[in-house]
Amino acid sequence: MTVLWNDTLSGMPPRSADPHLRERMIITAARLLATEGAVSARSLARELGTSTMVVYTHFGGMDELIRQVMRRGFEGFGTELDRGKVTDDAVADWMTYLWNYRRFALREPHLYAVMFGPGLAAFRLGDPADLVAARSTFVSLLRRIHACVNAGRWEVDDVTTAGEAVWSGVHGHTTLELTGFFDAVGRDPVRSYSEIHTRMSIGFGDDALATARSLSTARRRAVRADRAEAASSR
Amino acid sequence: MTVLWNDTLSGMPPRSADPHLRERMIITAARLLATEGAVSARSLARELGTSTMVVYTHFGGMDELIRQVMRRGFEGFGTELDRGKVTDDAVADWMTYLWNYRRFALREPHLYAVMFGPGLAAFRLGDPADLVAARSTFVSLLRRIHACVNAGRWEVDDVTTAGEAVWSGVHGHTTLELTGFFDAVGRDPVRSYSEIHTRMSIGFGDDALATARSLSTARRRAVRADRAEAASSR
DNA sequence: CCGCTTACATGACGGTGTAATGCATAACAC
DNA sequence: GTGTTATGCATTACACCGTCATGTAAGCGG
Repeated sequence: MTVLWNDTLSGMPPRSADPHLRERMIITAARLLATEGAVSARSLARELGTSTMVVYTHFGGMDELIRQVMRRGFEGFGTELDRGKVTDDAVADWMTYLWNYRRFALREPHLYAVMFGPGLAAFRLGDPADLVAARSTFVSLLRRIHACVNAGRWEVDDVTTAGEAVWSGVHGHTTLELTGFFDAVGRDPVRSYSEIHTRMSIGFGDDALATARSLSTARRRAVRADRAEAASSR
Repeated sequence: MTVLWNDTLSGMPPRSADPHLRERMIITAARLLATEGAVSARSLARELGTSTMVVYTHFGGMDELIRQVMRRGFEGFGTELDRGKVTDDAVADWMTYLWNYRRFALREPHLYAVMFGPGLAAFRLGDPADLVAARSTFVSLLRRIHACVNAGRWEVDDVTTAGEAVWSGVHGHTTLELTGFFDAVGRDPVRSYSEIHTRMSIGFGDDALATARSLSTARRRAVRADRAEAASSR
């Protein structure tokens, strides 16, 4: 039995006819996920001109393949989330992180679903590497929360607990928006997303006026980033 | 072509050999979902001793069947959420609603996934009846928010927006908990869930100490309800 | 050159939802 | 009561899915 897909044991690259097949599979799977909304062993094989069995020789099954796509997703997610610079307005920086979070999820809804959805979630499968990848984006959030505390804007007894509370809010809002709830009831998701930020920030001890100022700053940045993304994709 | 599954047009009950088949299908599907974690046309037919085609004569397809299960789910969800009485501590009542929300989701994880998950969500399919069912549990939340405002504890400019923000938090935390995140990282979900309530309440203008008192009141009620449920299922 | 390892293809198995067809029975017109 | 129609349900089959057993051809160490 081959253990090629266990890349932690076999340090050597596979001596394949196409040494880039493994890489191409992950990229193609990600593309199919983004364009078609789903990846199957057969659609992937059709796209690559191979048989479905390459999935098993290289990954041992579809689950592992999807997890590799998920890891790439977290990498892109991490760079997207860290795009925001550190300024003297820590709360605005924190909010910018959250707007970047939303932008990524709306741009890659299927990838986001694979990363955080049930069934194939990293946490469920329990691979430490996946857990680390997911946590790295989380500590990026904790860093921004810490900055708010250091700036004297917030008082937080446990930063991790605060981060989990914030993450719950943005993740929940994101999934609701992705399922089309706000469209269905004809309401503005930006308004409720801003409400989460505002109430959380005030709840952590910030002045209401200062939070409002930071929100408009972050919104201005987000709108500019949205426009930049729209221009680059055009 | 039969339109039996469109129960809004044909007011008469189906003149079937087993007039309760339709009802039994929904109940059995819900049971399979709760016990096995999944329902298929074949597993349902096996359980009922019928063919898979009864799904099509009665519902036109699996999607409609699952939606019927989802409607029943919202009914049970609504009664669970309205179990809390109205007391003179409006914030505690609001928190009790949120703890009831969590208890239902943890007791019926697969049903919760069907109700709010992607793919088969009510909002996506756009049936007004399903939307009404989902909204009814939402207005139950809005009523409790309104009570907090009336009691002078909160200042909220738009109750619906506030409700969406709160719902995002509890829904996000619930899905994270159901995917096993808190178990995987070894953290306490009750603590972060409480953090959401606390920061939101303070963010809406309540006094920090009053919020803390309401939280412990609501927690006491929740623990009692949890014990009652454990006793009844034993 | 031989033999072993290994990447890949072929075909099949059991699973899914669903469509076409057939049949027996219930409801209806007379 | 009887013939006709409608219909609830079963049977069979199709296309898709992930996965496994088997076969094959190519590369490498000796």
